[in-house]
Amino acid sequence: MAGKADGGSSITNVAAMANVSIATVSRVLSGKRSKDDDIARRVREAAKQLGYSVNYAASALRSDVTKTIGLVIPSATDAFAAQLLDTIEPTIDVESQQLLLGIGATQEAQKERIESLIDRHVDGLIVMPAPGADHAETLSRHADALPIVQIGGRQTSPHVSMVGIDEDVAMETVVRHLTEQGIASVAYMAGNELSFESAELFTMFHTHLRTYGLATDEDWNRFGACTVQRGFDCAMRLFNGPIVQPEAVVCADDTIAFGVMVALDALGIRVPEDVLVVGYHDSPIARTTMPQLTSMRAPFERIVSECLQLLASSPAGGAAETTDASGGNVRAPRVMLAPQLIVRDSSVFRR
Amino acid sequence: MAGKADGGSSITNVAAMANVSIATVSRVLSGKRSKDDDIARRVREAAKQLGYSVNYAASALRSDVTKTIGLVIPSATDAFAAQLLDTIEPTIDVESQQLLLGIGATQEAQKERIESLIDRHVDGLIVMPAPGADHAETLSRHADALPIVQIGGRQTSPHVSMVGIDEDVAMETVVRHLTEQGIASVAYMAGNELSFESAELFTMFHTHLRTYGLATDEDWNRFGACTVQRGFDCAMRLFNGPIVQPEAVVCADDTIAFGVMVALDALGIRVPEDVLVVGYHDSPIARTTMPQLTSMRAPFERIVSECLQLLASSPAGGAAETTDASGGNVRAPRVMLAPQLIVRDSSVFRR
DNA sequence: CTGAAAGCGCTAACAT
DNA sequence: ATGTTAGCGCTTTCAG
Repeated sequence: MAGKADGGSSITNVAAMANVSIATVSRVLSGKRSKDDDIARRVREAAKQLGYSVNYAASALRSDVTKTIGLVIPSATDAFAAQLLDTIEPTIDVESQQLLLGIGATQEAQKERIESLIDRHVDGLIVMPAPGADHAETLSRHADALPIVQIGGRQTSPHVSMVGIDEDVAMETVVRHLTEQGIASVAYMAGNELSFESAELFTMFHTHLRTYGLATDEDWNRFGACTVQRGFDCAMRLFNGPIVQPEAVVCADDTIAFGVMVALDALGIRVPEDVLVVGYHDSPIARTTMPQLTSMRAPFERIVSECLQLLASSPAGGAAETTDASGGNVRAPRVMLAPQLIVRDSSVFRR
Repeated sequence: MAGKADGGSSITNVAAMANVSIATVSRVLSGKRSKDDDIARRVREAAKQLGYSVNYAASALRSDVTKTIGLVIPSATDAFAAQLLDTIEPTIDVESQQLLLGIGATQEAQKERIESLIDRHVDGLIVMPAPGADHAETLSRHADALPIVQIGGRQTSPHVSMVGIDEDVAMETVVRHLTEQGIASVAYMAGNELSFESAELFTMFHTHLRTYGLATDEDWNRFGACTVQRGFDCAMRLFNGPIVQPEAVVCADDTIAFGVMVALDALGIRVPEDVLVVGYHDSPIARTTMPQLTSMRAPFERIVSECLQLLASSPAGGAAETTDASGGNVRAPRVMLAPQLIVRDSSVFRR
């Protein structure tokens, strides 16, 4: 009874062994105590010896702090979500916080996860919306009860803080890089034409193309699937026949870029000597192509640290502040982070 | 105060509104009550109207059931782990159970997650060991406190149940499939030679090769990295020059198979007309190659259902039973599941 | 700074 | 079958 799952002891045992009250033990172990005197040492020693660890249920019941943060993602096989998971999990100290995971591929499924996590009284909630999902209503309804951060996605309530990728800067970075390599014409293989993100990226790309004075052609710019096959087919169309060919190809996903490189290889066109290729999303594949693929990577470390900081700084229900602090309508913070271009061989002319 | 995070009410409010005692509310809402009479309806109605949901902390404190299960994986970017996550999360009913996730790429990191999860009193723990990690000691030390299931990995304590992939059957399936296609010689591109799994697969492959009477060659069987580049290089070596060439290539990973197909394409060798190719792990890439790649897939649905069943059937501390039930040393169950071969175009001769 | 004591909301005995 | 009641282990007043 006394010794089962945990070290087998409650705060009472520790208190007895250290000859102090349970209140003191609680204070010492939770750091709510100034001095580091003999008493503190005695308590820690006893706790260690008994293999004591707090009962989070009891702690949560009393203090309303569950030491858990909820994370909702669309799918673990999504490369972005997976990298997010791998970055966020080691960042939160496992001793003081744990990750409660919810996966939902649709708006409905995600909503269910979100509400369920909130029912669990998570201390904070991070939501990466599924493509096309709009959680503005759901999230803002809870924003005064706990800090919430949304990662990416379009729709947001003004009461929910958000961390996003600045795709505009991303595209400018790509175009500038190509300009610096001295090329003058570029093709762009966009993603799915039904996706808002694809359309947005497409527009931004062309804006920056004009800014930097690079040439392109309507035939060189098509929407399509993010598959190897599609990249292969498009590259075949562009490079097998036409007299005028682009000097560089930018792809909305590494998979497409891969198909492009396979096609170029089959046509005897060398990368990067004859054509430069740039991918997107920096998937693991980028490091295994020949030559290795230059690609755009989201700054996961910064995304995660911004998220955690926003959760921490939200005064236990961020939105509550938005109305009473200044009296006006203070929007929750929105942080846009620039991705970084991982420059590899596929986009650098060899000297 | 009454209404913050949750619907704003405790069991007391519900009881008052339904004109019953809190005990009855608890019983009705937790299903521990036979009839579905007027009282039950009144309680549910009140709960719904108040937006009531149980306080899991209080519930856990009292009953020692946290309604959480812990899952420890090496990395979310690992394809197997990611698919496991995507399969397991929707399987556990979010209303009654939540997933506490731990990620650790090393034995040490995983051990820390495991102990921390156990400190949290998860109701069950699923561990997918990092490559080479041995948690036998850690897990068996806790096996009498809560049900634990290990997925894959080599080392296990006899007190910890485990679900694994039967690679032997997998290899036999591959070889049989090729035999049925009428081919007589096969090359094998193994994974990392330092990995025990790679060596095991390699051995099994050759065993079945002999059983089915297929030919191979020492030069056709090499260990190496699981990258496109490696597959490309190996295929170039095998198919560009030598008079005698294999009729089929089996790869220990889809990535390798991809490289092989690129090389064959560059050499003007057609798949599947001239050479059959089979991959492993059925990564998303397999569906995007040209032609689509035949590959081996782990039966995630069965893995997950077996895991959950093992957790549920373990009598709240599985190993406790292993000593006192029969008096003898009853080993915890070990379930080996056969992967399935996803047959696509790359391994089927066109008629 | 420390100790005593009051609950947090719920479940499981125990009565009825 | 329902109600009454005693805590689960902890944090946090409130005194000293």
